[in-house]
Amino acid sequence: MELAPRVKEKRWSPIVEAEVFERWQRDGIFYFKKKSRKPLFSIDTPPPYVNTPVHIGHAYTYVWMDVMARYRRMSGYNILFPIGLDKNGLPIEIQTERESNIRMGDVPRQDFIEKCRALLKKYGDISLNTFKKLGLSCNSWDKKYELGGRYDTDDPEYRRLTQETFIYLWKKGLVYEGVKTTNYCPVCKTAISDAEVDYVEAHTMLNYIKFKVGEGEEEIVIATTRPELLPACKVVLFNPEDDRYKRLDGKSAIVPVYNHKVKIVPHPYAKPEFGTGLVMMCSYGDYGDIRLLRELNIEPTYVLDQDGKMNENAGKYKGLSVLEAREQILKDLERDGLLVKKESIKHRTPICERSKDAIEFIAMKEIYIKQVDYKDEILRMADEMNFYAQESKQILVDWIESINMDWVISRRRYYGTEIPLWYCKSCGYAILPEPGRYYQPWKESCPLSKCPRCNGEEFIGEERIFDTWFDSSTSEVYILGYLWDWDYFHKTFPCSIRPQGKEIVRNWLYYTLMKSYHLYNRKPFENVWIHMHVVDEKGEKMSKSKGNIIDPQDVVKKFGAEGFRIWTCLEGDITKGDIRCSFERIEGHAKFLTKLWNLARFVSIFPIANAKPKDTDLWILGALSKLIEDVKKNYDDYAFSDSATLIRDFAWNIFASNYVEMVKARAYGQRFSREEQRASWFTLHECLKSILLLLAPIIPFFTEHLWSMLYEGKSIHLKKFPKARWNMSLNPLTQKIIDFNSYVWNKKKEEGLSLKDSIKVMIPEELAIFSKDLKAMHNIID
RNA sequence: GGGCCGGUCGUCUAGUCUGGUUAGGACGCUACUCUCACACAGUAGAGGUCUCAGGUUCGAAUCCUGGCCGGCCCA
Repeated sequence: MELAPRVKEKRWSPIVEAEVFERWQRDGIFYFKKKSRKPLFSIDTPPPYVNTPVHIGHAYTYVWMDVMARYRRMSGYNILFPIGLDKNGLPIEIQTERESNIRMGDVPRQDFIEKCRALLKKYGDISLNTFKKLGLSCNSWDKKYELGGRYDTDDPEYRRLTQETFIYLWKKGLVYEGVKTTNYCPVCKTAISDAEVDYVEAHTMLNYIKFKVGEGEEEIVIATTRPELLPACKVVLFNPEDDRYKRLDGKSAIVPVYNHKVKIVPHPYAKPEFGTGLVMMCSYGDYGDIRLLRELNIEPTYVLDQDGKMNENAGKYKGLSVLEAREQILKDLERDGLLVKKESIKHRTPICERSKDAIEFIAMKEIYIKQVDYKDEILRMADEMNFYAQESKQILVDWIESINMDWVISRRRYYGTEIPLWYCKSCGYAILPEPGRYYQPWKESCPLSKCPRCNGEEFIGEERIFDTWFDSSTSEVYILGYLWDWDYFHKTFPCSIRPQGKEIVRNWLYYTLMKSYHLYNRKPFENVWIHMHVVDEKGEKMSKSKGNIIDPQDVVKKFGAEGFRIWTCLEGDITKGDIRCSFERIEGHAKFLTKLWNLARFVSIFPIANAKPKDTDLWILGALSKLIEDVKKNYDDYAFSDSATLIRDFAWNIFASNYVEMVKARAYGQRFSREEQRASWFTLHECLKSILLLLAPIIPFFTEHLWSMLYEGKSIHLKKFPKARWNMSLNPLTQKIIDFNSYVWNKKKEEGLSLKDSIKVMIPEELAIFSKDLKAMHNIID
């Protein structure tokens, strides 16, 4: 019989990946089967925002999610693993403004939305393409309104769900309108988001102003850059360590011009070396004021209107701009002898990213969802979920415990889910539509023809949209079929697992939890898997400005998806810490693929046989069984790097280096019986098959390719995960075998013998059962 | 500025919770070896005193306190 390897090539070629991917798509093997009787394992994948190329961190963590999906699929679960794309919100608006050189407010809303949509399509396709290249086993890559279908958060159906959740929260009395401090650009005449704020070091005048102390005749001097905010002055601070002012504790100050009394209190925020060491806190001069007044629980007095002009609270300065008012009030203070001195200082000033003007803070009415009152219940719900890694739970707990205000869900932007509300023009009554479809109040007429309160017949549509987290925080019910299959949703909620990054625990995870509490009164997930970040080779965050971004597309081009995937799984546990990315290490780990490939190539020399294993065979089969047990346990715990490392060590250091060398002569039939030979053939294939099955979740292309070439046409990903079915009583001998072989190789090297040369060594008593194979392997003579 | 997480050979990592053999493994490096699956291989070797400073203890990488560095979130 001629023995020649059925695997011809000498190494794995990533070109095969595209071919295998095509086959999976053609055969639809990952399609979601709703009617399956297997238990469901549902994965609420984090829809990535698509305005930039897929981040290497996304690539990394999606591979882990794919390993979860593939492992559970092989373990007998029906897998719901949809992919979603996040498309709502500010980033795409800003990018549209930049790429089209327009301003959101300057073009008709519909036109602006169309422009955003076109851009999203372009970038969305690029992102999807990257995910496909990685070999993810998502149920479907096409947008479909069915279980497992791809979804976009800006889709009318998705938005319908977002609005529905709002409608029910409203009906439960959890929604209210309140005042919020907002960044405002007086030049652009618009509210701007935090993301549109820049900072510069600017020169400004620090003005020393006399205040009277409320008790007695004393005068104090307070330095401020914002004298026009005197009417909004709410409190005066001094540092508790500052001996100059300890006597003022408990007293009050009388604000010049306006003559209202404010308390003087000690607080470390006041820096003794700044100005006179006394500082006035106004609503609102800067972010420090906002924080302090909130911390001290002081009701603000707003002095700016929505058009950026001083309002009636500013008294005689009403109607002036901030700068005009400042000039005027300084003149008045100087005239009255209250301005002690002026000095020029530099300080960090928030400016409008676009106009470069200093921003102001104004009060705007925004829509809130109540949350402060429900912290304990939400914490209790968090206790019902399993966290991987367990320590990550603390991030959520810390966040919930620190919440001290309700959630502002309205945004004055265009590209997002519309808040479904109309208002009666005559009485202002808010009209909430019934759930059932997607509403766009800014361009649709009110579903009611008469105001239920005043019978008014004219209505104004709400123009604001939701915070994008309000959309995202309902993904788990969307994927479980809430919109189209209530029974299925009901049966399968909560979702099996939420995998996501640590940086969005406070919004995505927390808000999902909160909404789930209010809407369904149940935990949304059985398990939560929190991952850390992929950082550059120095341990620093990747960012455009640092220029240290690694595009996963480039990695895949260089090493193939499998090179990237095996690195991803071997490198480390991303739930425990940040992972450093380096091409050098990916290249190093990808060598395991070559080793494996050649191992398979060797085994493929021999026919698949059925025979009773001999002692050496029983030893490796026992070791294999132990491996299977350990790997399964680690996969179950989401400890994929432990699994990957165990498999690699077994395949490389135990199976290839020891067992394969021990049975080579036997497998080739040199001085062994036919029966002995066939036993080695059986065992070689048994081990290889198991190794491929164990690795299938990690390197799906590679294992699929070899599986179909050597074993069967049916996809390896539809096979059962292997079972530990061999006796493990010989396992204690593993290390002794390794030590003995190593001893013989060393001895030959020391004595200058070639590995083929014969040698005289004693085989240890405990390894006597393997004598025949060991003698053949090392050419041991008596 | 506040809260939280982390810091082990050049690089990655096990060990840290439950203190106690020469701190284990991998990549890379060096030397030798084409041994019929694999030179993207094999064998051997060098390399760390565990971020730093104190403390607890008979004994600490492991426990405590503080500093430094990196990260995340908040402000």
